[in-house]
Amino acid sequence: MAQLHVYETLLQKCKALSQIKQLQAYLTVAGVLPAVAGIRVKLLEVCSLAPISALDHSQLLFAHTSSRTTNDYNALLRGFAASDEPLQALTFYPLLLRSPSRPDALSLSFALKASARLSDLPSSFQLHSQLLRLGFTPDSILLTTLIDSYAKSGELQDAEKVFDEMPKRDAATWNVMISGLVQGGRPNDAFKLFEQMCDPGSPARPNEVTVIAALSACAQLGAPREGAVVHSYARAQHLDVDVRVLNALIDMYSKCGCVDQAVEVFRSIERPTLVSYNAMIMALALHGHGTEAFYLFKEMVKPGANEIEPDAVTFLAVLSGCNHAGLVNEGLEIFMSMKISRTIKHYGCIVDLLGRAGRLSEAYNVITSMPLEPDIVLWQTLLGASKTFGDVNMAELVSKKLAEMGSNGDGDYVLLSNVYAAKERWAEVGRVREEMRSKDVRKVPGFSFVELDGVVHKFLNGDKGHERWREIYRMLDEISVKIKVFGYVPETSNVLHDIGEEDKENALYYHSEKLAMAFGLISTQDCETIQVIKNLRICGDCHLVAKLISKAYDRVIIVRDRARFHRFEGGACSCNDYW
DNA sequence: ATAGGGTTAG
Repeated sequence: MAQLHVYETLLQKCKALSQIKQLQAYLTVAGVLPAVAGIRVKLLEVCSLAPISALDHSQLLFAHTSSRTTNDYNALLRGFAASDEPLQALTFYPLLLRSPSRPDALSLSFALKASARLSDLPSSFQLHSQLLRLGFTPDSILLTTLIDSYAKSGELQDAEKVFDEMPKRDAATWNVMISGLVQGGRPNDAFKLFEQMCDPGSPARPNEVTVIAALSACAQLGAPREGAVVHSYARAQHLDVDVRVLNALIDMYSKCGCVDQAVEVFRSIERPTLVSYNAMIMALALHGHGTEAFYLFKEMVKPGANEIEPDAVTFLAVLSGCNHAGLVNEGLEIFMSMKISRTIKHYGCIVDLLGRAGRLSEAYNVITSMPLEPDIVLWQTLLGASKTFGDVNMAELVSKKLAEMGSNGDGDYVLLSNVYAAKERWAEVGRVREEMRSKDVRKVPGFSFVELDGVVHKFLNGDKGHERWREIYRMLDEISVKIKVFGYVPETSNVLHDIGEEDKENALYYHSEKLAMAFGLISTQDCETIQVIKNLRICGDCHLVAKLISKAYDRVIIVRDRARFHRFEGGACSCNDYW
């Protein structure tokens, strides 16, 4: 009889279920299966994991095994946890608890993986208590998995508690904690942890994964200075030879408003991967360089040695680039050329593309004839376009659809009301506002922030909470005098309420981004770029004011809004007023 | 009967 490890090697080499079955038949006839536990478990593992992933077959095998070991269970658990239905791992796990076998560290590890992928907090709690009862607390790999599971379930406090109480933490432990904080919306704390890890006294040294997570924190913060710190650290430690680190750098620079640096990093990559292209196309799209995004896409898919197959993310990136640059035909061409299946987001891009171009009925037809169920966001996109083009009929039609779908987003009401307001149909404006009041829908407050020497200065509309608010308002007055010379006329059509023109001007006057820009002007040097981050989309009036400030004060202003960047210089914006 | 299991950019 052949050595057992030969069978293992053969099993390992199987690329299809048919090959597995042949081998299985042979092993059964030879009397190896199901008797030899090692081979049986190996067979289960190979069946359960990629590239075979035949979990049905694994379950059959498992059902025909009479004396099961923990490892038999683990092989299946592992497969379930990695499958696209991780819930199966959590329903299977109790069978192990009720069997004569005991769960070991691996069983817990796979179950925790499943609860992480499902963001299922209750099972993370349960598995944590079992981990304690079974005495696995000295197992730092298992605790790392537990931290990850807590973090991915949104329970950062417990993740931190486990992290803090661990006697020994290696780089991976720090990494799960840092990326957990990033994904949980606490990029500041993530960055602090990265700094701690960089300290010469720290027992764990940051690696590629750490740097990627730290860069993602900086991207989320829109903090180019911190990003540059991470970049120099990566360079010093020679971690920037890893293409994933370079890709994270592209993303960080682009989200921090520095497209040029993002381009520089992209150009330095010898063999850009799919993700490199995606990050770069996305960066160009974000900054309104739609034509460049389009050509980079063309370059990427050009037949030849470096040809790369675009995926769903690529199409989203290039389509949004076309959107923000008004490249309607290019966008449609790309959409038509898609060979992979389209998601609702791709349709969203096309609706946006047509809508922005004023082709509202075509956009409507796309929504009603597409093979997917339209979602709220899709209709909201069309509602936004109806508002832009003042199409009352379309706005009413779409609002009705939205109401039917049970949407009660504040934006829907505000947009519809704005359509009416622009036509001075105040009765309807009042009706919409009354509906908002009765359903207790409130407008999400707009805010902007400016980061200065590591301190974040936040402004709400009409905010007087800042310690220098008097100076800020004085600066606003100065700005309004100065920009009138350049022909400023307030764009009051975006103001929701039926109030007098003068009050409307005042409502616009104190928009958070204006306060932020005024603060930027009084607190930075004459040549410095002012960076503002805003939670909503920038309004037309603020956009106009930003352009005029950039001219009147000879300043570069970069505004990152919800969807993209605007770079104002010399009286013009990088978006060419199309956004 | 051993080992196996953790982090990662668009």
